[in-house]
Amino acid sequence: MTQDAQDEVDRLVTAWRAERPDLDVEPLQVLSRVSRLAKHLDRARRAAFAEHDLEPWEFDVLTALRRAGKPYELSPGALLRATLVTSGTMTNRIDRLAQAGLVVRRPDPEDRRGVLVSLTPAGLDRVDAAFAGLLRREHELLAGLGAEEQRALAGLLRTLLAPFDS
Amino acid sequence: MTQDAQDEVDRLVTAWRAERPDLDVEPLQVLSRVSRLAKHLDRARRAAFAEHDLEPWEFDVLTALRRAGKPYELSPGALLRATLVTSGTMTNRIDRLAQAGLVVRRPDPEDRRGVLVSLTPAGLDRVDAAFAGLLRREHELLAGLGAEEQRALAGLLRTLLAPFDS
DNA sequence: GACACATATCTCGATGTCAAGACAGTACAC
DNA sequence: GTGTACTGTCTTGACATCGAGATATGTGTC
Repeated sequence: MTQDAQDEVDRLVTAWRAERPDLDVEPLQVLSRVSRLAKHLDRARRAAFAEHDLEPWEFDVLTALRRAGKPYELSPGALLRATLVTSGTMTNRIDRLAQAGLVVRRPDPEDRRGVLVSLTPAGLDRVDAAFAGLLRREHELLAGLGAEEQRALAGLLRTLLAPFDS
Repeated sequence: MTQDAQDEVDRLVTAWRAERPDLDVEPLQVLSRVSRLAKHLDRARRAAFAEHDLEPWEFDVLTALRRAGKPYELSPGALLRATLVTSGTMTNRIDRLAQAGLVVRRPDPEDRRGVLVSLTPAGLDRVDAAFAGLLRREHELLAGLGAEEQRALAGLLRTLLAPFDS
């Protein structure tokens, strides 16, 4: 039980307990680890994408289009819901992706307020290559856990996420 | 087994399987959830801190000082290691916290290159209040899991973090 | 059919971050 | 002690993001 496998969060919790013994800091054991792991993940992603000359934000947008299936086309509104950024940010991202030749914009024929954004063949190639590379890295990151543990972990996280995905 | 408790990530994985049946996308079950949960957590934190007129970045710095114990004093270098930001960012943060009267800067008497940053009484009050509020919210976020599940989750996450905390 | 309200996208200004490098001070070898 | 490498902090410029608001179009009600 007294494993000496201490990580940063264990040290952080210990420090808090010394300073504020009146508070129950148990939640940090889970949630601080989630935050920290996400931060490390961001870095790993950045490195994986760099091999394909993509920024994380570029990947986010291209992936949403890729996942939509043929003809790899979505509205800016759908894209910002998929990526959880604001509309101003999405406009900017689409501008730069279009300039890089990875997506094209065209007016929505069914709604004259609207626009449709679709992957170019170059965009499709890039996102497929980058995604394969990402999965390879993520697989390595999870190497410390067995298949059963991974399933358990995914299940616990799903429970925590449920209230947000409404 | 076929629980209908689907979340965003389940939908995302389903979409990928349809588009790229050749790839093993299992890692997303864990890692995409970590990222998404971290994003939601950031929002919850922001809301908790706003009640005490603090930005998340302010809290990060103040907390590191608070956790250090009396006299609540650290060098900028120690602070940037604790918060994982760059030195330029930390300079900027300390500037603004000092302007807000939450910390003070003084020359390090033992190293003339150095500076020491410490909490003011006002800073101490603010960070203690905000931390209590944060723990209350985090406790609610974890309400969906029993104590045993929380421990299991923390343990699995610790395993994933181990390679990073070296 | 005209009005108010909702929706889709874009524009603009402010802000926080990073990366690279400047600068002052320290440590250690010789 | 002098030279060289290292450390700690700050400065600067570029950049992606957000939030608020502008514009244009669509929808529903009377």
